[in-house]
Amino acid sequence: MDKHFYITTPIYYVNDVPHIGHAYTTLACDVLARYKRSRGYEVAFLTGTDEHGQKVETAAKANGETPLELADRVVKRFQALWEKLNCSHTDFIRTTQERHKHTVCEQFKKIEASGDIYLGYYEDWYCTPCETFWTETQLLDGTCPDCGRETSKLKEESYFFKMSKYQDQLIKHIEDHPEFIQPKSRRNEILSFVREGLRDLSISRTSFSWGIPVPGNEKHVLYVWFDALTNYISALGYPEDKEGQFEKFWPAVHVIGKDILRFHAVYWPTFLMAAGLPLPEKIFAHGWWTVEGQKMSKSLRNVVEPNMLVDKYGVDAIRYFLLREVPFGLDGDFSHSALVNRVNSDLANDLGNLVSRTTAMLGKYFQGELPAPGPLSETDQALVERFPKTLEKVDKQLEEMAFNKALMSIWELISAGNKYIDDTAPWTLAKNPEQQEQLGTVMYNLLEGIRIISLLVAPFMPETGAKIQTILGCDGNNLVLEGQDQWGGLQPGVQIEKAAPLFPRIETE
RNA sequence: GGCGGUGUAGCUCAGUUGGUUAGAGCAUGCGGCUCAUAUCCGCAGUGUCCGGAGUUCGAAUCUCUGCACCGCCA
Repeated sequence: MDKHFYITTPIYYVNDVPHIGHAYTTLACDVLARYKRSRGYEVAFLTGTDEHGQKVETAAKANGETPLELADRVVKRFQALWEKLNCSHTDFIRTTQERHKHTVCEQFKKIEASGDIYLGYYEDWYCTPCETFWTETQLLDGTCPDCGRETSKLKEESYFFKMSKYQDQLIKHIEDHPEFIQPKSRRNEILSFVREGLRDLSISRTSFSWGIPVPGNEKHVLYVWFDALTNYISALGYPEDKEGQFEKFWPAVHVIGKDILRFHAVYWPTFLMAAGLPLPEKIFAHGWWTVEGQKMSKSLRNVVEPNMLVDKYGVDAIRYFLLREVPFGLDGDFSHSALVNRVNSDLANDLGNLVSRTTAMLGKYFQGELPAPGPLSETDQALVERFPKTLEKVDKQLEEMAFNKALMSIWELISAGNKYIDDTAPWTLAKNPEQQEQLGTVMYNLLEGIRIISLLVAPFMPETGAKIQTILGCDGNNLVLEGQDQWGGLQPGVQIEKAAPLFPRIETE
C-alpha cells in the first residue's frame, strides 16, 4: 500500500485578501492532511499564491508599488492566517519564485516540442474600461456584459495549446475514473462541457508584461492558468526532481472552489496529457458560503474576516463549524447564530461536558487515579464495540471527503459516552463499596473512550485533541491513530485531574 | 434555448435495489437524574414526502406531466 499522500489548495490570487472561502478550502485540506498523517502516511500539503497577471499589475500601479511589492504584502497576510488557523502545510509556493518559473518554462518547452503549441492570433472583443476580453457570443448587443459600454475588436498574436486534440482522451479518463471529479454533479457538468467540444486554448498574452515570458519569445507572457496550474508540480521539483519529491508524491488530490473547476478538470489534465504526465488522482470542488443568508461581496461589506472569527470564537470552534455545518461540495450559510449553536450544543454540551463530568467523577471516586477495568457487562461491551466500527466508518467517510459525516459519526460516540454514564449511574455505584470494581470499569471505559475520541477529533481540532490527550496524561504532541486506536491504550494508575471546561458556553442575550 | 440537479417535520437535511407505524440533529413541550460547563438521559409530537396523472398487490422511491428554485453551457 502506498503510504504517500499529496494534497493541494489552489494558489490564491494576491489581488484578493483572505476571506472565509480561502480559509474553508485550506482547512479542509489541513484536516485531510492531518488525518492521513495520523494514519501513518507521509504527507505533502501544498498551498501558495498566484501572483502574476494583468489585475495584479494594474492594482500595483494604482498603489504606486511594484507588482512584487504588492504580492509580498498580501502573501504575508495569507501566511499569517494559515498560521493562526493551525494549518500544517509542508510547502508554500509563490508563482514569482524561481523554482516555479523554471518548471513552467520546462513544461512549455516540453509541450511545444511535442507539437502541441503553435503561434496564432487571438481575436476577441475587448472592453477597455474593464480590461476584459469577451467572445462574440458573450456580448450583449455588441456591448460589454459587465458594464454595458462599447467594446472593440482586438487581434493579438498568441500561442495556442492544442486542447482540442485531447478531448476524447479526457472524456475517456473521466468516464473510466468516476472518482476523478467530485462531487458527481460537477463531474456531469464537466463531462457535458467537454462533450460539446474543446477549442484550442490561448496560453499567452502580449497586452501586459507581469508574467512568465514565453521561452524564446519574450514579447509574450504566459497566460495565467498555464502559469498557475503548473504550481502543483513545480513545488515537487519537476522535472529534474532532484529530491525525488515528484516521484514520491505525484499525483495529487486537488481541493478547489467550484468557480475554478473547469481550469482544473479540463485545462490542467490536458496540459498534463500533452506533457506525458499522470493526471491528478482527484479533483474535489467544494461549495460557497453565503453570510447570514446573503451572497458574500465587497459591496455588501459582509465579507467574513477569518482573523476576527478566530479571535472571537477560537480556532477549533471555527474549524469545527466550517467542516461540520455543511456537506463538502454543497453551498452553505455562515451565520453567527448557527456557529454559536454548534459551539454550545456540540462542543460545550456534548464533548466538553463529557470530559468534565468524567474527569470530575474520577477525582471524586478514585482521587484521580485511573482504576484497572474489571470484567465487562453487556452495557460495557456495547460501548467498547462501537469504537472499532466507528474508526472504520470515519476512515471511509474521510476518504470520500465527507467531513460532516465523519464528524457526525464521531459525535455518535460522544453521545454514546454520555448515555453510558446515565445507564451505569456511577454515583449510585459509588454508594456501594461492593460495586467498587464495577465503578472502576465504568470510569476506565469512559476515559479510554475519550482518549480515542480525542485522537479522532484531532485532525479537525488539533488544539482540543492535544488538550484532551494532556488531560489524560498522554502525549499531546503525538496525535496519531495508527497503532494507538486499539482499545486499552490508557494505563491504569495514571493520575488524571478534573479538566477545566474545554469550550465555555457562549451566552447570548 | 440545451443539458443536469433539487423540492421530505418550525429550521437544516438523511432516506440504500419500490416493501410493515417516513427518520436524524437543532428548536419546542413534558418527565427523570445529580457526576458535570443549568449540562446529560428519556418521552412526545406535528409531515397533503411540491401539484396532477399513471405503472404496481404496494410509490417519498419508477414513468409522464405541470409548477418553483438552483447549477453548467450557449
